[in-house]
Amino acid sequence: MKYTPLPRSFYERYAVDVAKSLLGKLLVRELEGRFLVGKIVEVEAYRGIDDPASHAYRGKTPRNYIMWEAPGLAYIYLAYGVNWCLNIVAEPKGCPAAVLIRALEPLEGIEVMRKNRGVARLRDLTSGPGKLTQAMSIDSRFNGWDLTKGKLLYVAEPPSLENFDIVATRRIGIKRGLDKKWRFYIKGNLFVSRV
DNA sequence: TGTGTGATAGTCT
DNA sequence: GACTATCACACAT
Repeated sequence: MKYTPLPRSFYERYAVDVAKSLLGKLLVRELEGRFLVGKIVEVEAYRGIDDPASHAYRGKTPRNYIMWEAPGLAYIYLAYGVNWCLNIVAEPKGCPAAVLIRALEPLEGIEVMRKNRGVARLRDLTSGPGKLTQAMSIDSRFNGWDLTKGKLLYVAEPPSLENFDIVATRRIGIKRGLDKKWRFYIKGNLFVSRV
């Protein structure tokens, strides 16, 4: 195995802390024998009954039940009928919470991502939640996928740690829960969806 | 370089 | 029947 997946304990914490800790980590997708790798540069935290912007706010449904499952699972839903969005379940099982992966910096398999996206500009490859799932060929087949197994789709520690500043802002595309600054991104990174 | 708007379909009321 | 954790394109600047 080329990359080592983060353990379940990493995700079994307060979702806001998990979100911040995910910045700088690698999202790894094995596709047809090739590695597609991107550095996570933008995330958002969503919780449960104290967060009106969260899918979990109004209780468990057939769509959102994964948020109540074990930390480290993938929760994937369709946004606006066109874009798949990738979340990672956080906090102990039974406590609904998740972290939305909003943007990546492409590191490996860039030509495959370009083909999947059908765009030429490097900066448009993975600079948004719907864009990165398209670039990495992630859809509802991965709903409930265990990201700690280290197969096909997982999150891994980067080979070397670099220093960066974290910016906290309001979350994007929501109308409720605007008081919470639970969107985090790497300051100055070119692939953040918007500053 | 930025703002406005239509497409699109699953989900819940 | 309304709403939505988005994207891409047009158009103006």
